[in-house]
Amino acid sequence: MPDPNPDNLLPVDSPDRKRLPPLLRRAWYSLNQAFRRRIAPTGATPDQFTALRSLTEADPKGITQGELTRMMSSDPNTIASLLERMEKAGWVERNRHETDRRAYRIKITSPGLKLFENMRDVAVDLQSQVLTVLDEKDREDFLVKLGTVADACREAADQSPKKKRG
Amino acid sequence: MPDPNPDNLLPVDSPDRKRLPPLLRRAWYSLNQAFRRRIAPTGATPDQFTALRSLTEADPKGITQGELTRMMSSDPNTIASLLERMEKAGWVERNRHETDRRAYRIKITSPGLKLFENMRDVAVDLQSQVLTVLDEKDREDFLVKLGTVADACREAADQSPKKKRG
DNA sequence: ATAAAATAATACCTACACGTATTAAATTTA
DNA sequence: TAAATTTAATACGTGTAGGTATTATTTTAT
Repeated sequence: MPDPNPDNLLPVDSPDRKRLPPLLRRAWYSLNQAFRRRIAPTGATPDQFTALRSLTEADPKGITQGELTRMMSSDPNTIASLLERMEKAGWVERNRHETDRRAYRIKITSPGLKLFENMRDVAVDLQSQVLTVLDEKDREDFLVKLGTVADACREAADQSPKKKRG
Repeated sequence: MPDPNPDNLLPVDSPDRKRLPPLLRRAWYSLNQAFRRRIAPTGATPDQFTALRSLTEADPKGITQGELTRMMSSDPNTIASLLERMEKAGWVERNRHETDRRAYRIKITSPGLKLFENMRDVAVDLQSQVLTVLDEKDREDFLVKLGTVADACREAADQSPKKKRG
């Protein structure tokens, strides 16, 4: 029987080869690092790109920070400080929500859109380059399964509350 | 030759299509969050668990910070401060390397090993739970493909240097 | 209608990610 | 062998992840 594990970039004795967490870690950190380095000249970060992309794909009236938090699989604290920096840079604007005075409506600005379009080209190139390592017929299936796994991870996180009982 | 994949008539960054970066982001952040919450009572973090696991699987004589950095797909700065905290907590010890006086040999301590074994049970449970969303026959193949993608991401990062050259 | 509960955002905290610059020791090269 | 280069670790800076606690507002329950 042929070796069913033909992955040959890690040493054969590496226990990391079959484990989900190290593989996810390596994939995400490396992808993020590659992207960060490529967009460094723009002065923006990967998370700032993600925020801009979310804004361009959302209601043009603007979304709240909570909605952006969910779209980015992030945290309210993180998004608050992220948007503070991005507002200072002039890439987004924050206006009070017209019916909920606790919330903001976040909108991308015109300089923000210009910046986003630059970075998007880099992102598309990078994603295409990475996915070429899978046979074209396998890509869709892989992404669907990754989505299934991501949902299961989200589920597990929701079942693990911060405090007592949930 | 006809295109076997009608999906790529859509732009690779179309929201109607599964995209690698957001899926990886969601999977990794959620998995990490689930694990962090479950091990919170131990006082350790997911990265500290990863460090302890790497140490238990490495040369018992101890490895250098650089080796640990590579094993964890991390960064020398991050590892230095991580180990500083872990040494203070008594989970690892750092001794000067016997032939290279620039380097340390990092070893797990006996309390560190005890802590690790506790967390490992949680980690195994979590990984098993998450992977049940894939048919058993698909799991191996998915992990192999994820490894391939992770390698490609690493490759892309290495091709995107911090400064000049390429 | 009013008290209680839930929600949006923030303030403050520690831990990580990772960039540049620096120091000391090893290795390579002239 | 002296000088140049590389390497191991650290110091310091900015940005993100995410925990608890607080404030202001909205929603729900009585």
